[in-house]
Amino acid sequence: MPSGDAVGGPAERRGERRPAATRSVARVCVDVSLAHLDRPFDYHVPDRFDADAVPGCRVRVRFAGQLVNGFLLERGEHTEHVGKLAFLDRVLSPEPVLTPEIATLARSVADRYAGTMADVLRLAIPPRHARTEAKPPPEPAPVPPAPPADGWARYPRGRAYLAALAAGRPANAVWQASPGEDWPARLAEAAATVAATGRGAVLVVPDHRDLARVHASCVRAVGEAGVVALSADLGPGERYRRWLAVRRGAVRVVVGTRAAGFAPVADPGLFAIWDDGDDLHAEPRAPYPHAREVLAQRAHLTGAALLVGGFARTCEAQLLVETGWAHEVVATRDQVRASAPRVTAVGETDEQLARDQAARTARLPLIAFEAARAALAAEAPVLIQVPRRGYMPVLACARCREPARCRRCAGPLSLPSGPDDGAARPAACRWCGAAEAAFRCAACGARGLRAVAVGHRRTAEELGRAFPGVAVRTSGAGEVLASVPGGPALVVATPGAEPVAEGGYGAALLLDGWAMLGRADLRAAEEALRRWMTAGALVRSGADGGRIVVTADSGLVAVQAIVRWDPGWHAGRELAGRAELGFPPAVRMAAVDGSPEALAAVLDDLRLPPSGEVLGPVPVPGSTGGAPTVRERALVRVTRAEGRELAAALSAAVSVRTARKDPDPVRVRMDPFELL
DNA sequence: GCAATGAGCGTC
DNA sequence: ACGCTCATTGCT
Repeated sequence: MPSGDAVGGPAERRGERRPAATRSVARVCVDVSLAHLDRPFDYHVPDRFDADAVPGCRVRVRFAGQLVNGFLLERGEHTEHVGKLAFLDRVLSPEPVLTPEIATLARSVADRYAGTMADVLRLAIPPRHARTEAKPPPEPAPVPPAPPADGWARYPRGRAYLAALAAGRPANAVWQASPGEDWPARLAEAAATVAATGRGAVLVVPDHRDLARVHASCVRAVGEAGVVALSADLGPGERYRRWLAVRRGAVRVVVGTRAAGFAPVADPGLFAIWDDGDDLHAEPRAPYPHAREVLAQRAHLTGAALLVGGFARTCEAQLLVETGWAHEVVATRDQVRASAPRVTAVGETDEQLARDQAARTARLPLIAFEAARAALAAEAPVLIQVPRRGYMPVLACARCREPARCRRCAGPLSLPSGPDDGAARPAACRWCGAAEAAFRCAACGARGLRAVAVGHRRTAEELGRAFPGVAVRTSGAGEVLASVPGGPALVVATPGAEPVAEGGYGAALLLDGWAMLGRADLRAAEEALRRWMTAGALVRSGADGGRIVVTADSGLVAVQAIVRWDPGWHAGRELAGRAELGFPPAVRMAAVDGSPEALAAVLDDLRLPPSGEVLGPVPVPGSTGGAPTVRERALVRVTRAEGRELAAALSAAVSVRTARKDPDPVRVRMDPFELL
């Protein structure tokens, strides 16, 4: 055997790979989530991959000695890199999965959230499924006819908004759906209006139940072939099949959960989000983008329209209105009053607590009991919204296990949740809010209390005994009902799991008021109102006998807001309050957490924008419980105008650590969803 | 004075 | 986790 290069030594093997004749330089986004490596790297395109190495395709490259995945961003003739380029190791497939629009969006979202483009792309692009990719794409769906805008005509600006969509204008709207609204149909009409012009639409909803409803409405509006439903739990093949159908331009209307906000529809004309206050819209993986922000960013970058809809209104949506970025689409006050149920609040000072024996059995305030009885008498179902199991621990006698009752109204005693600071908190009644400092069991006289988990099923049993002969149905964790028929029944549901009732509920009893409003959370009032309105919107109008009873003090702003059915008013007050306190969305804020040493180092390296202000660090609540390492958190805030600057400064500070290979991680979240 | 060895670092 | 640089070591 000849020696040296002749047997295929390194020199010769390298010689086998020649750069492509033209545009031989590939810019690659490598799948590495280290902050200091968050930029494109150049590689030579071997001539044998010349045809396959298209912009947007998946590649494999040698990066610092190991093979990593990446996306080919673009090809060019030259490189800025001084030093020699490595070759692409492999083109995984010529499918251009990363479109230029999504590449730009991912970069922008990463910059907005002080994260890496690689992390955003992991959220945006589903894993490849080779067999699915090999199949030919479906026939492109025909352009559907424009739908009628009648459903939107009941909102003063509704018709104008659809006209703007039809004309391809980048119209932004914050839509307050009226009580009883068939909102999936309205979203489908908006999407179909855009699809009729040959452009695409993306509708993002919180969960699967909403997804199924909106999908069904879209099928009616644009046909089975014109719409796909995207969600993370589809299974790899099916998920990739539907996603590819969108990317390949076969489908113009996409409806899905939060990751669908990145769906690569061709020529997008509308991005819509429903119920943007639902925490499911907040992505739990780095860099923790919120679907509303992704869509707003995307609408801005592409010149498409944005639609933020819900029965309630978030501070963030209110900000879009107040800054003039979006118009309100809201029914007139008269129309809202006509469609809203009659709302009664049962508060601490209320005199009518549980004098009736049946109401005591049901552990309900008397007004709530009577509202339910009246609705059942009118052959209508009754919705009972109860707190999630474990949300607020219910208490029982430590000796005989009899449920602990409030001495005033016989409601269940529970422990208000709050910061885990170890401070003893007195038990309080879940319905009337009265504190119980000296409990004594009514059954056995013992003084001790123990926590027990009471779920919605247990509540359902107790209600069933108070309304003999009435069917009781439950909807909550584990088994969520989409809808219930129109007859008399008690429907016990946890927030977000309320079934739609045929013909509307006759009454809704919203029993988590104290649990919700007692929380130390900044968003507690907004979230309580959102849950109440979303459930309350399923109730018949007051003119048709529809009633809502909410167990919370009528003096609270959130309670006044549901009584008046005016979420815009509430959001305006909340936003003003946030501005006063200096909290998002009035300012831009980052939560930075890590070990005390790591956090101190990052804060030390941080070059704050002019308005920058650091709050803390403070120990992270709950981090000391058993965990050997103490974590601290600092909040950093700047004016909204300097938000991007803050994100860039945080990325730079984190880059110093990742470049040093510091194993002690620091986490950055911009405008974290849960604060304090 | 200079090759051989190894630790550290950037990552194309 | 490779391959580069640069410092240290050991021998002439």
